[in-house]
Amino acid sequence: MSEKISEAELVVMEALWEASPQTANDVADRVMATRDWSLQTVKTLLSRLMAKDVIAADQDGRRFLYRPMIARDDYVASETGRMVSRLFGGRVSPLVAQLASQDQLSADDIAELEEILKGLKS
Amino acid sequence: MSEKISEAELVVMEALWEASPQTANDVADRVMATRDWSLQTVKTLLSRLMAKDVIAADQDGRRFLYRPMIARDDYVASETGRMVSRLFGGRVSPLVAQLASQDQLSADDIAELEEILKGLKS
DNA sequence: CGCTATTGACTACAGATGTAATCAATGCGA
DNA sequence: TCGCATTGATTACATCTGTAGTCAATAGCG
Repeated sequence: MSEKISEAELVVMEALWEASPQTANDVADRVMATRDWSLQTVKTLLSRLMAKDVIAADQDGRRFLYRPMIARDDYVASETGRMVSRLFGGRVSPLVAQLASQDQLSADDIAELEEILKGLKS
Repeated sequence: MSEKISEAELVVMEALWEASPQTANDVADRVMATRDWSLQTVKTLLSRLMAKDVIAADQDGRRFLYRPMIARDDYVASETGRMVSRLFGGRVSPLVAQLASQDQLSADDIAELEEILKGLKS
């Protein structure tokens, strides 16, 4: 439903998911901790996110307080689904097999996965 | 290293990963089985993939035989890694937890995952 | 041997994206 | 009250992407 969020826009979304609502300046501060962008750039991205209806803003005096309209979990879920279907034919185990073969799984990961599976089988 | 592959370009890559080498026409036939694109569009995408050095072409008479320069597995691995780090802070178990919570895991998936984990613990 | 069909190369063009500069309104301090 | 600083809105512009059309070379057919 909601329109596509670009890479740069996602960085701004992350800042808003960390805390909200925030002013444009607050968001920019957070973003600029990792990206070397100007304040204007962040504001432009905020506008585009507004246009895409994935964030909203409430007026607070002369500025706006921005907040996400979609939950990070929902975004993550849909992106994950898209990736699994695009790259793994919709199957999850090949994904995990893939990660396993790349040694991407730590001992902790393995333990946690076992827990998850245990829970699912009940 | 290799440049970013766009959505449309990826469709062409998939056709080349299915079989290679192939002429532009062969690739287009495969692509057009799922996408309503023109032959020219597929050729343009082939050129862009050439420019990005992710495919190569060997002359065969008056046409070219195209072939991928990167393995699908490598592409999938790097895309998966990017996603895991972008969306899950580099941890895999939250990813699986995510999928589990969305009921994306079939009984077969669960069984396969157990097998995979068994193999990893040895 | 000239014409046509094939095939790659070049050009086109609108919309998305990354990255900002500039404009305009307005509220606050001097 | 007036100018400056703050903040959102508008405009800019190069590149990438999606989606082709057109041109040019050439090889095979008649």
